[in-house]
Amino acid sequence: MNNADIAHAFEELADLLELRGENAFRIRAYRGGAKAILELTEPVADILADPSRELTSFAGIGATLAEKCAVMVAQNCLPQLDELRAKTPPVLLKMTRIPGLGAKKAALLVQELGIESLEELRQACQEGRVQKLKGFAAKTEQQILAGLEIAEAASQRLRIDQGESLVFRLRSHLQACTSIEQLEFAGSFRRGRETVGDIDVLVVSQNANEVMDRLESFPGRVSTTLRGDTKMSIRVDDQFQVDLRVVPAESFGAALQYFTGSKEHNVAIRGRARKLGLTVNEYGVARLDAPEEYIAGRTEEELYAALGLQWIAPELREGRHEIEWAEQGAAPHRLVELGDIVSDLHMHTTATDGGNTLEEMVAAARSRGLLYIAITDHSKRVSMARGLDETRLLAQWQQIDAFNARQSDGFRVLKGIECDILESGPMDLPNEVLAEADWVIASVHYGQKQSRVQITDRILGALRNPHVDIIAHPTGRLLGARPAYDVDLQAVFEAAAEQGKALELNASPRRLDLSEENLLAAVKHGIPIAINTDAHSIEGLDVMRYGVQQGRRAGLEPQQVINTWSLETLLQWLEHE
DNA sequence: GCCGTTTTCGGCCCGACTGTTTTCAGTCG
Repeated sequence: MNNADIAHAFEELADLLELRGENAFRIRAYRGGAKAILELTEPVADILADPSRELTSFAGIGATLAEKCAVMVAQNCLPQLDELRAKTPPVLLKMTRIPGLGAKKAALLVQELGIESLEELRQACQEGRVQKLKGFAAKTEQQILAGLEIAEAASQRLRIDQGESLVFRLRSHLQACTSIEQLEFAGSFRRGRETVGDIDVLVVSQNANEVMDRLESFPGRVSTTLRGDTKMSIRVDDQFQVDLRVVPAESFGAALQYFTGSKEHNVAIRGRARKLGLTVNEYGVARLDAPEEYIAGRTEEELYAALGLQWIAPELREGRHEIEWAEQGAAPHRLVELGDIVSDLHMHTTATDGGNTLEEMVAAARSRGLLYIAITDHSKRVSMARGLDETRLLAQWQQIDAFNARQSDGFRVLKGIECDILESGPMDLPNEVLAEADWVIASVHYGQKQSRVQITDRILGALRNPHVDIIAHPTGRLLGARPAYDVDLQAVFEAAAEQGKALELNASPRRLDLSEENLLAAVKHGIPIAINTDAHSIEGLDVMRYGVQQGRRAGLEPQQVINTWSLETLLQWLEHE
């Protein structure tokens, strides 16, 4: 089992233990362990095999988890997990997807009524058998019936761009409410996760009722699942959840911090507060001996400062090492920002499957403040996109040379190509042609179902080609649509580092490839990252912001990102690479 | 199950809302 498998096993173990009503801290320990394993930059098996090293030296992995890792590496399975799976009715997990139904109530339903499927649960509700149980009544039964539809709609996560468009709609709707003094979207959206599970809206207002009424009239609302004095939840299209919280102005920073999360980050923050004799909630920071008197909370900076910490960028708040960093003033000095980006090194034109001409793409890039770009149309293997053969490519490059010669402001178009790595291994275009390019991207588009060894060998072969500068979308995943191909990224990272090549962070919200975890690992290998839009039209250039945010989540500083470099720096790097 | 500058046992973040309760447990974020 590899690290991802082990982490996944611990996650599943935590889920199952939770369903069984186990100790919450034990469950947290398994989740923490899963996270720690995912962050390792080398295989667990290698660490176990090295007698001079201990898995327990990593925070979050104790004797028990280390032992279980050893079992999984040796036996390729975890007997305890198999046992737990066998004795946990599969319907339990499905039932907890029903809002308001947690582990305890679900277990009671299974135990008392012998429920084995969501359909049986529906029948039991319709026949009034649920409300006869202790702790249940007519209202709960109705809630379960209504919730069944939500569980079945599977209220999946939205991609960040889909979440963003919902945020725009909510913002413009809520802005009409005059009693709103401040409005911020928090949660995983603010942290810039690649997908969001719900939208969290934080509002400062003297009149919470008016704000809630306004949200109630949101055109996309299908139901209101909860409404109290300061807190409200609605369901919008496809049962997606939106949470609203109204707080006083003096608590805005504390509430924003709390509402932004992540859960793990908040647990760590509050644990740290306790060690300092303080307590933190969404209203502010207070001393443990005077919990009513808030000493900080108007802004996030104030809250973090009260805990002796630098402000932490939302993208880093995942309960990893960000608190240690902030404590030691060792956070990434400055995370990359959209304003740092001066180039885009992967885009297409009408020569292949793009929607705009070279001139139009350049004009759009210029207007977005870029100083240079690379035109990288497809190579001939991508016949559906009318990929370029040698002749057409050389003609395009002549066109680019002529275009560059006409520019007086120093804007430069690099002669590039997104060259396929053929199923059989070699590059789609001959080396003599690639040698003439300024910038060569190598991509896997075909044969994505090949074996791990085959795909890895293809990519390693491309990295060894002296003309290849970078591998695009290194895992080929499409969020929610297509899984990554089976590739040994560890080997890819090592080869890229050794050959001095770059890797792409494809900024398209459908890809965001490399993923955050893989990006973290790549950066630890010292590999330069290019954040590219892979634009197929002028509008496609605007996805850069998603890529930048993903990069920030991995702690990328500007100098680690090729697109922040001046053209001279890039050209120098290309020569020595 | 993890962890340690009040340490190897006894803590472990905190509050809102709901339903079924006569004071609180369960759920959620």
